[in-house]
Amino acid sequence: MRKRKKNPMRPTTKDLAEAAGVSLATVDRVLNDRPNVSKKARTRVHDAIDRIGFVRNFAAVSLARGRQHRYRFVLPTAGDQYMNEILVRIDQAADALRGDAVGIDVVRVDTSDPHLLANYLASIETGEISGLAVMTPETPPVRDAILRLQERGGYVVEFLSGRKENVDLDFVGIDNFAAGATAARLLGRFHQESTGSIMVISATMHGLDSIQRRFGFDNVINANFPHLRCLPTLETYNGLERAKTIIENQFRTYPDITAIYCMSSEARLPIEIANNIRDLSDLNVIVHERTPFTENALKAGSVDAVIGQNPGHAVRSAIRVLRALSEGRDGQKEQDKIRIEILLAENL
Amino acid sequence: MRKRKKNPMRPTTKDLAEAAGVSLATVDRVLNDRPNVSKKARTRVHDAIDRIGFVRNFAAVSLARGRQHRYRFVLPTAGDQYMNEILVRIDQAADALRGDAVGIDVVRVDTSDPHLLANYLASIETGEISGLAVMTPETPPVRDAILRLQERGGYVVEFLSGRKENVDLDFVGIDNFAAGATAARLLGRFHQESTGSIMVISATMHGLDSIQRRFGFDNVINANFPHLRCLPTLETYNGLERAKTIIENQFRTYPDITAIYCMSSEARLPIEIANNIRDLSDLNVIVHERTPFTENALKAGSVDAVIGQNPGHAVRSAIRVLRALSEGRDGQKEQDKIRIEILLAENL
DNA sequence: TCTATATTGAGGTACGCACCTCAAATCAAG
DNA sequence: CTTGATTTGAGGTGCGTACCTCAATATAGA
Repeated sequence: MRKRKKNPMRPTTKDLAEAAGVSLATVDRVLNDRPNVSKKARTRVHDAIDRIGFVRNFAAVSLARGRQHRYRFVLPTAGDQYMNEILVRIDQAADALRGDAVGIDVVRVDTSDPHLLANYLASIETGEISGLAVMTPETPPVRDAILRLQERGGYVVEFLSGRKENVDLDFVGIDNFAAGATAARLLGRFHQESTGSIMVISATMHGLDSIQRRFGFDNVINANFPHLRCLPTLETYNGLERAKTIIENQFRTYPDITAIYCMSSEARLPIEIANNIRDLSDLNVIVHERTPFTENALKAGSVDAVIGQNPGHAVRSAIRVLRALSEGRDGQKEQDKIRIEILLAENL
Repeated sequence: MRKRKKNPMRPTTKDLAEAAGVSLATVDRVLNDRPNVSKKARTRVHDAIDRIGFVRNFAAVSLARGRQHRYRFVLPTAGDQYMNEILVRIDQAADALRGDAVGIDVVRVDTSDPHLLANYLASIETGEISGLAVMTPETPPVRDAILRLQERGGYVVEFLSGRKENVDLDFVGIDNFAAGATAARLLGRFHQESTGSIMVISATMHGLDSIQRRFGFDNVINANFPHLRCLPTLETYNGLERAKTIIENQFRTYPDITAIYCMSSEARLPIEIANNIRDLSDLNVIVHERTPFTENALKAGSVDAVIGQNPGHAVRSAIRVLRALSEGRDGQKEQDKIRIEILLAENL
């Protein structure tokens, strides 16, 4: 005699059909945008949806469709600790979604050769992969390959890589102008000396992200902290020897360096080098991305602040966007915006 | 001739039964922890699960169970803009989950009378509500009521309210010691004058959160910035006149005030008052929680930094925890930790 | 009016699992 | 070995939707 069903008994498609005065088949046609439905019928169904507050039961939809969704992250082969964080988060997300008929995998491509990546993208079967999250510098061949993939019906988001202006390509990541500006504001406010030069380091200035960060950084420093001077960007190209040389040189050339801004996502190489030359606790140092290295550096005092884009959020966000595109759920814009995090030793 | 089914065809309970060498009924008994299963059978099934990599299909489970879940947020009647943010986020989350057989509602209780809240908690039918997120100060009657609710089978999380040490009560919110420490570090680093006093304001020091923030704040200031002095906490009790009086008084009594730390989640009242007395752009001001007011104050320069706990994250996190408890999914600890955000004008 | 086409309805199967019943098999204790 | 209790199996139903087929009806054009 116990009630066997859930209390408020939500309306089903059957109720909808009844309320709209049409058959189940027509309701199905409307709900799934099938052809051969009169405008009148469509309207009646939509009205009924509003009237009785019909909401599709996702579980039933998912079960009936029975589709597997496979999303793929395309990441560079290069990378150090931050890349590792990302990989870990992808794994975690994959675990969590396994029960939801969602599969996630990772492919690593040498992005230093744009054609390699372009070829890879061209080779993708849109039937096999429901969506792609691509982390790559912005080169014309890659851009073209992505566009063609989209034309073939593939869903693509740019993942943590510099956002370009034009296209209708979804982007998951932070606003890099703002990130640079945030670093600058923090550095300016932290800076106690009356004057000084700022060493700016990047792996490369080829990526749009570095360019934008630098731009945002300079803007804020020049406008608000005119007693500070931004030095030309040092590009390490991820090479130990090269990094050593140029960093040493700049310290020698500019004895008034009081601060360092490291724009790359992998801060370990340059910061370790700089720390061997100068005691970084005496300098104002700001770097990007939380990694085991930057975390320890924060605690040790050699780094003063970390600007982060949470890799876990970014990964989940990319997946949500791709699901929204390929499964037709509606994306939650608000939730999917990646925040620019500021990390000090106290709020790790 | 097209393939009708998803490619890798994940194993179903039927496959599991076959692999384990038992019947579907036994598999069902094991999966759902039903009684009358021999240890041997249980083991065989679990082994088979690992062996063939069986993962329950959530959609099918949800459909077959057909349960509605109803979660309730219990919030104080008091509150200004931050409370409003929370309410908005709850609405959004409710919308997003409507298709997943999850209902969310809000009940507001006057938490100034602990017995009122305790009575309300006592009146809750654990059958009607699958889980409760409670935002309330920590008083013994409330604590007892929560414990008794748990004994009756109710699931409860503490929501943004001060964490206590002892209980096995899930908590969603930030570490308030760390939040205070973060504010202190930021204030100390921003502070350019060689000495000064810090005005510390709270709505009340009755909540554990304020106490912890104050503690974390003082610790860091005293240890790292001995040239700064933390003044006694001003408690406004959310009263306009009272706030005016005590803030004016303290400005008069301590002419060397160079900074303000506002610990309450609703910063508008005290900061507006202080801004009428002194030009806050000349002071170092740190407040809690992102609201329309604090956002504008950041942009205008009257506030230097905002320490935030993202209400959207908090709401979704609370819901995830409750779902994990009541539906038996496994919670994602990592994702559910609420970060202490630092907001400047640049990273809004 | 007749025809060709567009639209609708009726009814069925399948998705993977929960949950139920009843009978059969196994086990433990006397 | 008997008895009673415990454990197992077989089989069925239903969850809400997608997707399919075929026949029936409505509509438009000539």
